[in-house]
Amino acid sequence: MPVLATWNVNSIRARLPLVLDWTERARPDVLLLQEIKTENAGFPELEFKAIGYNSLVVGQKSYNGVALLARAPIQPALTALPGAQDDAQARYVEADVAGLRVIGLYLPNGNPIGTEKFAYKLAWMERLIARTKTLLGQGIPFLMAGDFNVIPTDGDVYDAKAFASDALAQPETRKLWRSLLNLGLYDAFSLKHPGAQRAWTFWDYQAGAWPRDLGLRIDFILLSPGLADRLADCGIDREPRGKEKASDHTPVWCRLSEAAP
DNA sequence: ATGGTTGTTGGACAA
Repeated sequence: MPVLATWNVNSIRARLPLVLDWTERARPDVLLLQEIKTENAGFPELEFKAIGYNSLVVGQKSYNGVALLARAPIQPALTALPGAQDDAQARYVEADVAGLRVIGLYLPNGNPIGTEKFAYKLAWMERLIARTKTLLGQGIPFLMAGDFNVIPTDGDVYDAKAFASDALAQPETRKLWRSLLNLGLYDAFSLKHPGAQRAWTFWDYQAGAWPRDLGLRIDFILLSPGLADRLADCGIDREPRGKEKASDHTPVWCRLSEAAP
């Protein structure tokens, strides 16, 4: 019954004690991290090795950066999202772990709208759709998780009006999100908790968003059709968000049943 | 409330 989790940690070096503590208690088989905010050399691989995790790091100085940690050996597949010649932003990792294809991603924020940042976000989503089509076409079962920086519906934000001009909630953003899901992917949390309210995964550091529970649901675990049949449970663990020196995101996890023989 | 907070980095920029 493998457990997989995703967590935007907002700097792995600033967050290391908290992340190690959570990882040791939750014991996920695979942990996908986003916004590690360090080059590969600065990633604390030894600290994770000491608690039983291998790592595949796609780092970048100061910004972005993703990592895939796993208790089993990791066979790297991709360390960049295909479809751009010169994309210097470290936002994508794809690997096989224990016979399962796993993708960790940090989708561009895209603010403010009307800038090249927003255009980059939309183009990145188009590239993700293209990659997903390839995987589906090859019949590879996969799990795709991370910080998608998308507010899919008005129910995924504490105040839709406050985000009407935000890149995360634009009609173009939402349309591409639906195009991705409509390829046949399943949102693991929604499968297990249909109709859930205020299931936030992110609370801004500002304006008392956490104590007031003013959050967003922007971190997701998506499953390919075959894997959706194996989804046993899924949850959002709010506990780390309430700790000292917390990330502004909190982990989302799922448990899969064993593959059919 | 054109603010508020955190991280990287040593002044802005990103979120």
